[in-house]
Amino acid sequence: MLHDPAQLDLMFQALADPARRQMVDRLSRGPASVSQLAEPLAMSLSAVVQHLNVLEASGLVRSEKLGRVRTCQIEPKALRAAEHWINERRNAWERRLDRLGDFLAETSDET
Amino acid sequence: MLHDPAQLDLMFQALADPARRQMVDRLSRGPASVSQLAEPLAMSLSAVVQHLNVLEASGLVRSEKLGRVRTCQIEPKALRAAEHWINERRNAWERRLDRLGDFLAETSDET
DNA sequence: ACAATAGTGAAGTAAATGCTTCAGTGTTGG
DNA sequence: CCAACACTGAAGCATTTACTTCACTATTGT
Repeated sequence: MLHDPAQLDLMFQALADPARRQMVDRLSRGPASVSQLAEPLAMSLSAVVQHLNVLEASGLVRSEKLGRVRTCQIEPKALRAAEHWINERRNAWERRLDRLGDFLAETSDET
Repeated sequence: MLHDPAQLDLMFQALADPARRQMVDRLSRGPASVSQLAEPLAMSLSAVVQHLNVLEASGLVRSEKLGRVRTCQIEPKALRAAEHWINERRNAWERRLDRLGDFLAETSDET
């Protein structure tokens, strides 16, 4: 389910914006309210809420409202899915290069 | 240089599109020409070239033209940069949870 | 009770994205 | 030489994105 292409779209899309990455960065140091997330960002609170919606839709962030304050947290499982996709491709490529290296090393043993 | 926010924008943005991820996936199995990249995709060659430009601008893919065929390759360094960003945030979050777990375990030693 | 707080929702807008088609350019096999 | 091949580039177009402002709804501290 976490390898669903559409889910990966949403995730990478979510991480493509610097404001959203900053929000994730903030949340990686601990939970925060919407206003706390908004504080370092040079944009309206409305804009921040919209970014938050993107992050929640992507599964990267979860939030809960208690009274009038909504508290947000990272969902590390989602981050792991993105990491996993990248890791697989990078590994495939690097294994290929290794095999190629081995091949070249072998075939140059024409002494 | 690889931690430049603008560069990360381009990278995650590049990975946000399923067609582009498919291209990266193909390239992770070895170099390919533009037409080879285009072959499994249900879109015009022009569109594929545009996706390729996005991938090259992001640093994820490098290409070189010999005669009339352009050969594309993955740039694993770039993939590593994206992976690194994610990894740092996830680790920060998980360390936090661990510390919190320790704290809770300790303070419940009120026997 | 009431003002301040914390967030929500709906428009509206400018710019960016993901295509398309069509008209090229340089390369190469026969 | 010339037709097929492998792109390349520009223009156009529909949709999505990243905001804005403004009006509004709950909560809460005093």
